[in-house]
Amino acid sequence: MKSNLVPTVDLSAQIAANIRDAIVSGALIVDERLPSEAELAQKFEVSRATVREALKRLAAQSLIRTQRGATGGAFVNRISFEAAQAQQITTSTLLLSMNDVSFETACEARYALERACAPLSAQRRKPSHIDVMRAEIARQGQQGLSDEAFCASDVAFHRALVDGACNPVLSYQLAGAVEAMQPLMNMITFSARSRDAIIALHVTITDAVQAQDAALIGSGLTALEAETQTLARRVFA
Amino acid sequence: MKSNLVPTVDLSAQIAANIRDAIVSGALIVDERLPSEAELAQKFEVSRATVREALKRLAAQSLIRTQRGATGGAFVNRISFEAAQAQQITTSTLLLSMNDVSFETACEARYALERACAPLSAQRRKPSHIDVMRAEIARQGQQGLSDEAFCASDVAFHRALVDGACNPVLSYQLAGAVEAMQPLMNMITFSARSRDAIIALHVTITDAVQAQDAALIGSGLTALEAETQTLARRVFA
DNA sequence: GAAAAACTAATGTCAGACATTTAAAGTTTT
DNA sequence: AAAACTTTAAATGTCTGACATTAGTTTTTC
Repeated sequence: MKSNLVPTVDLSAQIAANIRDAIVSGALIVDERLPSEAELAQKFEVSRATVREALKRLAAQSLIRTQRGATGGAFVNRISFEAAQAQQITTSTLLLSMNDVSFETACEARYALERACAPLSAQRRKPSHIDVMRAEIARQGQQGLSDEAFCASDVAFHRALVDGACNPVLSYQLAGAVEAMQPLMNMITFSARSRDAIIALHVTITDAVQAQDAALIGSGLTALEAETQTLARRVFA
Repeated sequence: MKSNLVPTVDLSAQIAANIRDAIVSGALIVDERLPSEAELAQKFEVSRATVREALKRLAAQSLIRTQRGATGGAFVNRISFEAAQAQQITTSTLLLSMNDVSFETACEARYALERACAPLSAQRRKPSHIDVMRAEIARQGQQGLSDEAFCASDVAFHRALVDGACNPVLSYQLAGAVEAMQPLMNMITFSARSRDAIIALHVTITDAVQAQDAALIGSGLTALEAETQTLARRVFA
């Protein structure tokens, strides 16, 4: 009788899960070399092709990397913040676009999270963060800037604000929320007047960051959220 | 001449990237069927094995699912919040454990994000959320509860608090931050006295949620963060 | 002793076969 | 005509064995 609890999942998925568990549990440590594909095939009693499919699954999650050549093989990968962020952004973006998440809900979440950074950014921001913010504000005021470029600059502005908290975990977590909004934001047409309103709030926020006034950053973000929501309501109506 | 900009990346990775772009850009829509493996092999002029490795990569990211049988094939997957969360938790957990992120940094990020939920949770929490929180508090007070079970209950408590905001995007984003902390938290030994202190704060927070007092939730979380940081400092010293 | 060549062990790719699953079409029975 | 069974076809899942490519290591040559 075939097990009726485990509905015969693919061998390559089983093997991938097995190795993944070993990595997550710490049984395999960073930069440790896995057995060669041939050895894994022997160990799991499957063909090399099946082992390879399993390894490709793990590679897609950045859990391992592979090297060719005599001393090559599959190695446990140290997940970098960059790689993790890139994955998270892809996932978050698709999640929003595929699940009919309303602009309102996504926007609310984004600004709630961003306000969470305000006290820390106020406390720890460095001159470089303020420089980036002011540079992006300048770009946003340029004539003939496309809506998409405006959005991209908006994202850069907000990331600088978040980075001001000087907490890489916070930056990583926020990246998904901020970047994933971009496709939704790109649906909005920004009139000259609404751009001016947004830029004015950006200036307010930047000044508040420079003055290390957390409360003022917070209220600026809240005003920005309200402005964005109003704009979106107009577009989606 | 071999391209000297793209250092000959694997064919299966190239094909995966190609299909991934089609999904992310919306050229392939949810539940659409991809060509069969044989057709893809023809189209990309590679063997079926290589196509399969590419498809497994996409499957590992929950971008596609496959079905066997006559009408089977690979279908664009609608990423669910659950699947996205599970992935994010795995990634976040490894990120923290592999990159020597200090407990302090992770803890700070977590509580900053959690405080971001306080105003929304105060406003929208349902009786069911409060029920969960009180149930977890009761569990945390049980005699003979292991440290790990205490931590697990702590996570459940905090997730209920976050879910109280009734914003699925927020819940999703927070899941990574809260769950990824668990291995770090598990390194802490919770004495009876420190458990009592934590439970008392949980009660304060729950009462504040019930009373819809956002400020009080926030200060409760801040106190809890301070308590946790103190405990951790003692352990890691 | 340094450069060049040969060796070696690993991953990457291919071709073809067979196994298994599943839905649909066809056939028989009632 | 409806129901039950059988067959078929198309797809993924797995296996085998081969060859290509890569990159250290060792050996040879000058």
